[in-house]
Amino acid sequence: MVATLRDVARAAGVSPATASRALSSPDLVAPARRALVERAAKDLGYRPNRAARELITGRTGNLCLVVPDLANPFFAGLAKGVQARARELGHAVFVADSDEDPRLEAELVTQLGAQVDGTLLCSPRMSSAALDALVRDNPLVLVNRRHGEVPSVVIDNTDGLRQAVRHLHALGHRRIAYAGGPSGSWSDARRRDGLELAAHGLHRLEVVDLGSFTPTAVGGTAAGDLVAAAGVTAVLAYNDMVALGIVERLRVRGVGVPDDVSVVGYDDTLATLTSPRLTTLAVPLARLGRVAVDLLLDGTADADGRGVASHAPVLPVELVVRGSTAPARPVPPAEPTEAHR
Amino acid sequence: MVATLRDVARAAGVSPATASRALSSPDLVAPARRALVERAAKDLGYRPNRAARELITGRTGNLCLVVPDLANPFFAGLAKGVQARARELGHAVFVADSDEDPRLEAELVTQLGAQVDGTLLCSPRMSSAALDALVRDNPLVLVNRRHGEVPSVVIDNTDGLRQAVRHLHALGHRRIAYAGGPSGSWSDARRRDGLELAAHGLHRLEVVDLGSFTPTAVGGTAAGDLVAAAGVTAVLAYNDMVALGIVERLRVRGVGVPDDVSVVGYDDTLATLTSPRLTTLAVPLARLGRVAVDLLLDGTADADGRGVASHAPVLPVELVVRGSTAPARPVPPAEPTEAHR
DNA sequence: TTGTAAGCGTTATCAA
DNA sequence: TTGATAACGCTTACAA
Repeated sequence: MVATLRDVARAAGVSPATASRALSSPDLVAPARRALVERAAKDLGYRPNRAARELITGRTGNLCLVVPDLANPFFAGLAKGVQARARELGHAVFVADSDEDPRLEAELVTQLGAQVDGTLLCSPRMSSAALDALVRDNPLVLVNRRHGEVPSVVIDNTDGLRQAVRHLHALGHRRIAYAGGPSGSWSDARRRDGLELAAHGLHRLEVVDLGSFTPTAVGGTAAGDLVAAAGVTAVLAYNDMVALGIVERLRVRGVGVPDDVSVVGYDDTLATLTSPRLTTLAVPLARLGRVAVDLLLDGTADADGRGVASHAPVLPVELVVRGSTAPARPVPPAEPTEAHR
Repeated sequence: MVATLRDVARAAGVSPATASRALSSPDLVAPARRALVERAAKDLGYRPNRAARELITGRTGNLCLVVPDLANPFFAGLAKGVQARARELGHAVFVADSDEDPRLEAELVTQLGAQVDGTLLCSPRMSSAALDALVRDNPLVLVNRRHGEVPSVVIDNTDGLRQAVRHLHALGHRRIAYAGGPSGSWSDARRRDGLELAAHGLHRLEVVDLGSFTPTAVGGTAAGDLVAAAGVTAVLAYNDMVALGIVERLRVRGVGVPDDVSVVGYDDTLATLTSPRLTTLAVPLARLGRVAVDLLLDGTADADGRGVASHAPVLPVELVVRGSTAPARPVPPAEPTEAHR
């Protein structure tokens, strides 16, 4: 049978209470006895029973992370960061995948919430009402979404789009398309805002809204045809997978990237995998996860050892210019203008 | 305060013992009382305290999955399957990522092992000795690796390589390269075996071993140069990321895929993302995860409702032919033979 | 600084 | 079929 605290206490010749203190709050016990207990614990291979501890303290030492789709490299990268930071802080992480179903996300938070100290929720499309309900009885941190006063970590979408637009503008592009993410997605809404701000405010750009697409290469394929028909010289995609879908589809259609159309992705999850390599907005994924954990555990220091400044940090995004963007052709490809029917 | 079993019992006018039975083993209690208890539980919003239950039953209702790298789409897909099946069976899943460090994998199994009913371990490079030690005191199922009598799920690497080799042979390729995975990787060893079997047994193929590479696009880039210098008309890569790295590098070098060299990947995790689309061996990732869970929980039925036949199922792999393979050129590209030295 | 003892919320054992 | 009652392993008042 496995060693219990009583066994340790007996072996060390002290009471269970002292043994408990020696291991959990070492400064409350005299050095001599503490050493005795530590030795006994080691000898017996003692490992505290988490259930018993949880039962009395109410804390589990565990977190949970709920995401829409683990197979999406964005969320996988996030999970990796979360997991790493949680481990540093002595916590384990339940990971749950909702298969892009916001209802299931709520259910998962509720179910898993019962056995964790807090939850990291990444739910771009859950309704505000559902979110409110969850917040009411679960300590949680929102990732990549802001909602009232709920603690959250987001990325600077506005600045990201500003960078992308400025880049394309500098390359001479004047008419660009946006291939959006799932309708209802919080990030997509912010990016649309940022795009409008950047395009109409700072630069004189015409923007064609191509609509909403599944955030996968399949969605990108659909978007690709619209790009070809939109008479644009550049396109911003909701994420890298959509961007690659577009590139692939354009190639099939005989439209060169970047020669005929420049393409900008988002996330930088697939950088090295393609040709031409994708110009994209790099998101500090691992950091996003780490900061979220710090926020949740109310740690006073983040991954870099600095204090978490705010209860709603905004992480920077950085444009990485690679081969998929190039100067606009002097004359954009003619629009397929076969008169209106 | 949250409702406890005592509260439910009181509200239903029965003893705590009866309330417990009514909810956990309904058939042990008279229908009338059972209904009473169920109603009270519902009214009070009763949710059992898992810690208390665990403390006495010794079961947690949780699993854990340990993988080398969540950012690798292979493991992300696996995690997704594991998570889905576990949820169906009422279990939650801790996910831990070792950053490709076998020592950390062992540590994670030990640490998390204390708070789960069992562990799914995906550790391609852990030493046999370390594995033995873990098996000794943790219920675990090995994924993608076989080790003695330990329950495990693997894929049919031998058949996979046979399919790939047969395909290339049929296309007229007679001299092909293999760009291997991390040295020490169990899967890589099996694939090398399979390759030898297929190449020397069934077909008359010459195989050039390019060595071991990091299982990422970066590793593939390095492999790409070796491919170009090897005087082969085709190459098999350890996985899709390596394959894409090779494709990309060859393109930079002016070697056409599939015109000059055919490329075959493994896993089918990146199929739609590239051009030419990758011919690859599709691995049933989600199923791998689901079967592993079934094996661990000793479920009598797997994801498809059939019984898990064996304690070491071998899942089939399927060659998916896409654009990255084509008939060999009549004359392979000349080897760079500038005399020796 | 240490020990005694009372729980935490549940299930399991035993009698009734 | 049901109800007392005793655990499960730990932490924490409270007393000494």
